[in-house]
Amino acid sequence: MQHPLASAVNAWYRENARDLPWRRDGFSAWGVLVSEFMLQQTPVARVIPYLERWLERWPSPRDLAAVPAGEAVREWANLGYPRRALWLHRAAEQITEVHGGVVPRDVESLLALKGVGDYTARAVAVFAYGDRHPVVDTNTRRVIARAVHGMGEPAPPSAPRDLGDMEALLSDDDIEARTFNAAAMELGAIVCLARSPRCAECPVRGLCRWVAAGAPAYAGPRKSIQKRYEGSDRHVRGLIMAELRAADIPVTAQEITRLWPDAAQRDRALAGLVADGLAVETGSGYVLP
DNA sequence: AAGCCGTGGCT
DNA sequence: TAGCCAAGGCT
Repeated sequence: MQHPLASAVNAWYRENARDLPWRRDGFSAWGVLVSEFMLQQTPVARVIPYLERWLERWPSPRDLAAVPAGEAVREWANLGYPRRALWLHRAAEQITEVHGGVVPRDVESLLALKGVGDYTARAVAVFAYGDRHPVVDTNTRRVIARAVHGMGEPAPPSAPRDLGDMEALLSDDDIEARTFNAAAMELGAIVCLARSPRCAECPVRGLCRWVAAGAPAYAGPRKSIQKRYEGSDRHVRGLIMAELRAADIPVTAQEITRLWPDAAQRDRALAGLVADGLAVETGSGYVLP
């Protein structure tokens, strides 16, 4: 009653899944939500210690909502993309105010939370609550591109198409569907790698259209290249944020001036951080919100 | 809707 | 080395 590909990947997953905190029995829905925020564009290995510290300090959305957003940003430390900390704090406030402190279960309510998009909403509904939805992340998209479409890399993301592709593979059974959502991601994360896929170890190499076609090189449109970090506005923002996190008193404009020589770029970065709500100007300097 | 948003590890 | 990449989302 299940797609052969899903059946085989699930069997592999049951034997080979990594033991990750959010897969432990009884891990809370809040814990799943926090983990998904942290995992956005950030590798699993870097997330784990941050996640454990975070949940020890704020075991529920209400606990996080009770402290200033700046505390969340400081605890976020070097995880990167500090807006995620701000948004997670905002989401905790929304959960506390609108949902009685309980992480919502339906995708629509989850999507209304700040910082929660198509992936994260479905990941929470499926992995925290066990409901049946397609969950598609970058790993799943790559697995489907190769195994189903015979392409070396996925086409640019398209939610309707990606979710439809996944839906076509998903069992009617909630548990099998949930397992496959996790298993497709896991396969992409540890076997069907972007750079050097380990096809020799792949449980579905015999079903893979890309392998059957001789693993042809990707010929589609190139992904837009990430701009160089060194010397970028993001770099300057990162320097300023590190200074704000380290300080327990306001950081003066003069201290910020010392962080970067180019005044125009520095001003742009600082103004951007203020506009984003990551920095707040006071009479004596800048502080976390 | 393309560009922007941190940080660090890997090749 | 320098680029590529990592459980995305927002504007």
